[in-house]
Amino acid sequence: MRISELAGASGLPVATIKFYLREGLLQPGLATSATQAAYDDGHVRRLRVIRALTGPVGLSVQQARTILGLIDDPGDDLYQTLGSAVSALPPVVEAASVDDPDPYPRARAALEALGQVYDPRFAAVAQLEAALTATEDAGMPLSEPRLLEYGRRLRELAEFDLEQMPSEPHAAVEYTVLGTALYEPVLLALRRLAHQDVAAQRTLGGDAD
Amino acid sequence: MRISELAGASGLPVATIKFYLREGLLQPGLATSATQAAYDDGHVRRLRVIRALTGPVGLSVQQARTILGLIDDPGDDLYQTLGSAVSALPPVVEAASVDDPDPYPRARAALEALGQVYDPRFAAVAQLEAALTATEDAGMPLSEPRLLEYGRRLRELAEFDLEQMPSEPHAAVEYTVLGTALYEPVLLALRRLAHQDVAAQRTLGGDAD
DNA sequence: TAGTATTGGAGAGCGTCACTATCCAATCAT
DNA sequence: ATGATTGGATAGTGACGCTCTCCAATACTA
Repeated sequence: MRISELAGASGLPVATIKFYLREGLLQPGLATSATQAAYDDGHVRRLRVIRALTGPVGLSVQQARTILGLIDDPGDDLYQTLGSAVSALPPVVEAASVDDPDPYPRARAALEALGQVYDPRFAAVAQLEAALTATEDAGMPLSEPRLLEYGRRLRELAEFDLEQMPSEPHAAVEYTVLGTALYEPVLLALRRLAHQDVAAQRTLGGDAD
Repeated sequence: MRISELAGASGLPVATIKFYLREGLLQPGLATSATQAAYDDGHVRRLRVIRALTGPVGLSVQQARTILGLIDDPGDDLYQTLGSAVSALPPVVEAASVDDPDPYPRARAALEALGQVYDPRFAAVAQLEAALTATEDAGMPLSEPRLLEYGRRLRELAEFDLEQMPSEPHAAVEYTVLGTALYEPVLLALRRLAHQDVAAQRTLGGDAD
């Protein structure tokens, strides 16, 4: 398959494919001469993943490169690989200073209350802290019971997710990393629809002032 | 309070505040002369909301303007206001053609299975469809049982959220609209942490092979 | 009242980002 | 042999979120 055929198969302009090649998102084709390279179905699939990550998931090219890199070449520790993947996902939050004895108090309190490990090195801990700070800054702090309710239910959902993880290591990494990224938009859409559904019932049911 | 004092109080450069004024995100101060305007605590709070929306929530200036506009001047129907807010939130998905008899088959199937209203005019329906399509494109489709599990739990969470809604209309709109936007990053961070926590237990518990 | 500082407002400039377009020499297809 | 296509490099583009500069009007300060 030549590049123009790959473009046809993927529905993307040749220029865009060249761009992804240059940026290292798409693995190079098998060079058959100085001006020719062969592409296959793997490239088509990869392009679909790239578009899924840069589109609905909303990753930058840089972030997508990191995620794809983890899938291509994961460490031997799933736990750490997941951590790396999370730190590549938005929102990007800069790490707190090393000196700070308690850089993420809100996140720490939440995780302790939930009985989950608190490790300030996790990107998601900083993300949680930033998100909680934002709710406070905007004047709508998340009450602790509510936070616990969220955490408890998401924890159950996470167990459900991990139960379905493939056993083969490479597949497991792909499942975990892509699953983290790809299912998030689904989750948000479902939450929004649920809110609308509940709001509709309330409204129709007589939202007395 | 003059603009330089507002800058001090909010920690933002004067130029940025002028930018938000120009873009219509921040309400103008009370003009006391041709070259002077008075700002108050409301402006400080508003700036905090703006930064929360454009920062952690990740909204563009354009999207933030829409959300803020809904809070300032909501319709009388909470349900519709929520719908407008959702369509301003990322990811932005273009609406399907009007002619298409079944533009969002995956979302429709999911909502019917969940027993929720399916209305193709909802932005979140298109978002759900796009998100589900992305999982398929990337080769990791969401199984129906899993989708139902997600939907069921998020629906419960939504009920929990709406129970705590203030009764005063203006506050209710603010709660619903800002809550949709502000709590999403919290949700995602908690999910990521839960995944990491579960993965840690699995890894330490002996991830054979 | 003279002189300096600050203000609101408008315009242009800047750095980043995700492409997109152009060019080129080597090679392929006929 | 000759026109099209390729990989590769470089430059251009349009959107975005600020940021800078300028200005005349006004405010404070002595």
